[in-house]
Amino acid sequence: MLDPKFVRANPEEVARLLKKKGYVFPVAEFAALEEKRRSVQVQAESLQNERNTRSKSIGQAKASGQDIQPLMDEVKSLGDQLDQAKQELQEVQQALDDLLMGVPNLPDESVPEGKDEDDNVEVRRWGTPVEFDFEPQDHVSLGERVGLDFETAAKLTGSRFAVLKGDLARLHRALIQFMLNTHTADHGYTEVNVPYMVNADSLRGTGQLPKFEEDLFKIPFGERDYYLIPTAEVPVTNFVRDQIVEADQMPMQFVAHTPCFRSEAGASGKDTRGMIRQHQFEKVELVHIVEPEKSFAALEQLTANAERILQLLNLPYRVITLCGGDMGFGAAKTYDIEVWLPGQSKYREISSCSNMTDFQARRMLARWRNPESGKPELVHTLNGSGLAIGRTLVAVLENYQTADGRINVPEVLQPYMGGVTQL
RNA sequence: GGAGGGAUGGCUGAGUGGUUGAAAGCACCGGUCUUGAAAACCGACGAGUCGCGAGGCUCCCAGGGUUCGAAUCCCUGUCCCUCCGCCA
Repeated sequence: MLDPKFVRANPEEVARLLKKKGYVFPVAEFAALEEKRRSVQVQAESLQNERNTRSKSIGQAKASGQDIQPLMDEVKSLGDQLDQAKQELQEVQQALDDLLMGVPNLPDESVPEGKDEDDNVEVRRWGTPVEFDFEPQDHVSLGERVGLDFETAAKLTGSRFAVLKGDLARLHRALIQFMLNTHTADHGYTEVNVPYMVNADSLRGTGQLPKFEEDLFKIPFGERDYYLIPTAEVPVTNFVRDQIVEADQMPMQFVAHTPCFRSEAGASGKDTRGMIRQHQFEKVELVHIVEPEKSFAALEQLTANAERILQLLNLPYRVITLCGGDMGFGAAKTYDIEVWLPGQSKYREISSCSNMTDFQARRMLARWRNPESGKPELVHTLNGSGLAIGRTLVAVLENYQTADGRINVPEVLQPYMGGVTQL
């Protein structure tokens, strides 16, 4: 959520910045609601004040043994007026909240203008795509022989699921272990294991609700609903919801491995072949909770931590800055890391690293005690994939393939493969 | 699933329906003392919101209710703890 104070004071500026994201901020509607809120609030509060004052004097009169009946008669009629004013205030407030909860985060000034992915800006490249002296296969045909099975998954569940068998399943697991070990041992992250279902409050905190419910899998449970997590960002970032973190606990860096569940509503026809886009996939996620002035530096670090995985796996990639129009709802700035896929002759997204600034923190009421002011202030939150496991597996299959359709095991994964060096 | 007990400021923890936004302790902050620090002592010390300001309003798990007035009484829900049952 944006800072209501800031929006109130700079509605035109907000509209201008949001335009970069392709979002039209309803300046007039907001202004009208604000004005109404202000007048209703003043009225409600003055009635409240009057009732409080009179009730207090009844208490004093009673204590000194006076007759309180006349005083009570006087105050009685106040109640109805007060109830009405309160209700009106609640309605306006609700409308204002609903509006604000649906407004995306402001893009940072450094974010390039642009409408969609074609306007993203490449920042750097690492590695050189391998020149094969044969026609490289894509992961689907490569995977067939080594245990990548979509048919069985379709029988068990439906489309957009996969079954992995044998050494391929083990390679998948090796990637997870390798990434977790690297981030904890080399990059100083704290490993966490979290629930794969969350409540609506958590999803509101990170911004998936109320706007993007159709992207989620919902589980009815008793009187309410739980949701399968679309990313570990949700449970992990919500660690600090409704918390005031002491300064010596900052910054926080968490790494979590979880499955992720996405309905992929609106993606029908996109990436239907293979395991690029599934309803269920696994991911190692990085989350930072930091002091506000350090968040953009933290974004660089987090991105570098994710990149390091690809470097150690010797997979060529590039880093791009998302343009305003391609950015997510809560992000102020996003780097995507795209890995080279020989099967597609393309760079494809394998990680997305974002600085959410105080957008999620305000929704979550996640604060830290700033020693300079002694006051609780909103933290900044960041997250990024470090990396998406399924897509990394795809990248390994395609980049490490041999002329006879076998897969070499990357050196850094071999310790996890029990002596297997080729699939 | 059954039976009890809880939820109060950053933390621990008092609180009779009426000047209680809330005792006390700890932590944090400022000061005295000290070469410096510790200890001791003194002082300040919850959050949000509206207002230029004085000041107002809200918040004692959440949501309803009773009342002129609720942290305090009633109802519903959530979470935590203890015991029993069941269970990976």
